Amino acid sequence: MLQVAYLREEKLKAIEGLKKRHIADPEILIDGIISLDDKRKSTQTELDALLAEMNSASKSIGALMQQGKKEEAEQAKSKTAELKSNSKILQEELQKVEDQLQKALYNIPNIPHESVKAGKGEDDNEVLSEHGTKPTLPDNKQPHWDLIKKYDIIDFELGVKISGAGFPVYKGKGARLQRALLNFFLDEAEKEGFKEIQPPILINEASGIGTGQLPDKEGQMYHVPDVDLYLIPTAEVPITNIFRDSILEEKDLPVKLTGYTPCFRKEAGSWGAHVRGLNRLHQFDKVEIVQVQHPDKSYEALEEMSKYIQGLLTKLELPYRVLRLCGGDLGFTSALTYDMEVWSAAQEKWLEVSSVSNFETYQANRLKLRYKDADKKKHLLHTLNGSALAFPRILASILENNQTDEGIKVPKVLQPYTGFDMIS
RNA sequence: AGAGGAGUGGCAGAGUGGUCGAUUGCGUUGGUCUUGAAAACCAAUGUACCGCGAGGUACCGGGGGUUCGAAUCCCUCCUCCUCUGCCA
Repeated sequence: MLQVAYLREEKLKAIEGLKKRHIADPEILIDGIISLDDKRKSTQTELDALLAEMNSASKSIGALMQQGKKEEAEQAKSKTAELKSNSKILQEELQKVEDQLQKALYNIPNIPHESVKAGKGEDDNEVLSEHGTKPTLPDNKQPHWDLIKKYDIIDFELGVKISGAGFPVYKGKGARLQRALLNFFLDEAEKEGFKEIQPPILINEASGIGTGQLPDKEGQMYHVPDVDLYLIPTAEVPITNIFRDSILEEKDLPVKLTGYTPCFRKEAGSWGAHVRGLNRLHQFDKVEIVQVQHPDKSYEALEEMSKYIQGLLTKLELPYRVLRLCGGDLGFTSALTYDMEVWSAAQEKWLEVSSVSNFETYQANRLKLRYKDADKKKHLLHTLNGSALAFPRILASILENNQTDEGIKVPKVLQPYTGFDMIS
């Protein structure tokens, strides 16, 4: 969430930023927050004075009791009754204002970075660059959902039987290819200086709030009511929450972590042709990279992460392009996001396989994630993360782009991991 | 899952109704001493909020309650330890 101080000091900037997201009346939102904060301050000042009075009254009662002046003490007691009821009222009022303020802050998305263009939705995203060459496929080319049947490597029907739609079963070389991706991505991330983490994949409410999935966006996460935990939609949630309520030393920055996890998404939204096959699933695998950085260096870090992810795609020999998301498509908590999309040659579609974002202090403020500077002053840190990478669409692209009459060629970098160079 | 015990400042650990935001030790930081270091000694050392400031308020696992007053009493939840049970 944003800081009230920021909204006060940089109000115009904040309004401009929120306009890029096509938010109706940002000024009204911000003014509402500022007046709630004013109310909070005045209520607290009033309450504090009252409590101070009560504290001193209690002290003198204590003193009288010790001196054995019982009657005077009783008299003093009766005087505190009114103070007490007033303080209760104020306390409730303060609580109410604080709740309202927090709710209002939760409802404001992050302010987009200055490079982000206004825009309504994905059609307005900027294509920054395109890399690699799209393969020319034979006329009998097949989309990946046909290829997986042909080679019997992924079984959706079996997944339906066991769980439901969107829970594929990977078999034989399909499973082996998944495992190859897993090891390849983690090995590469470690070479890049990311420390490997295996986090829990069920998270509590506080973690969901910390990274911005909760409140209000319960729709995309599976909830296990029995234990009141959520299945993670991405490893970002447990890994970033490692840092909840922590104060880091400046010298320990940046912190770079990576982790593989399955990811679960309810995706209540659209169904149809564009979600066929591996394009959109309820359960999928992903390696995530997370970085906690000094505010002055976070954009540098974002570029590095973006470059790193592009390097993976190059190594996998997949044609890809890089997008900068427009205000309307930008995630709620992000200030700047690059999407990497790979070309899926039979579907003839770009598929998003990575999203790398700088959240600036938005998550850190919720997480209470700070660092101490040389003067021992505390400041919020910046958090970043990116997919490196999401498996299913990479798989779809590999299958489609590399299909030949003899079978599907496995990218060279994966061959040491798969132990085979062809799926046939 | 059942029975018992426990959760206090960076760590260890005292405190069972009144000047306790909390004794003390360790650690950390600064200083004295020293050629330098160690030791010794002196001093400082939690967080958040309100206030221009003086200062005030809140916080002893979380939440609620009793009381003029709660780290201390009561209720509830969470976590950890021990024993018993179950289990990959």
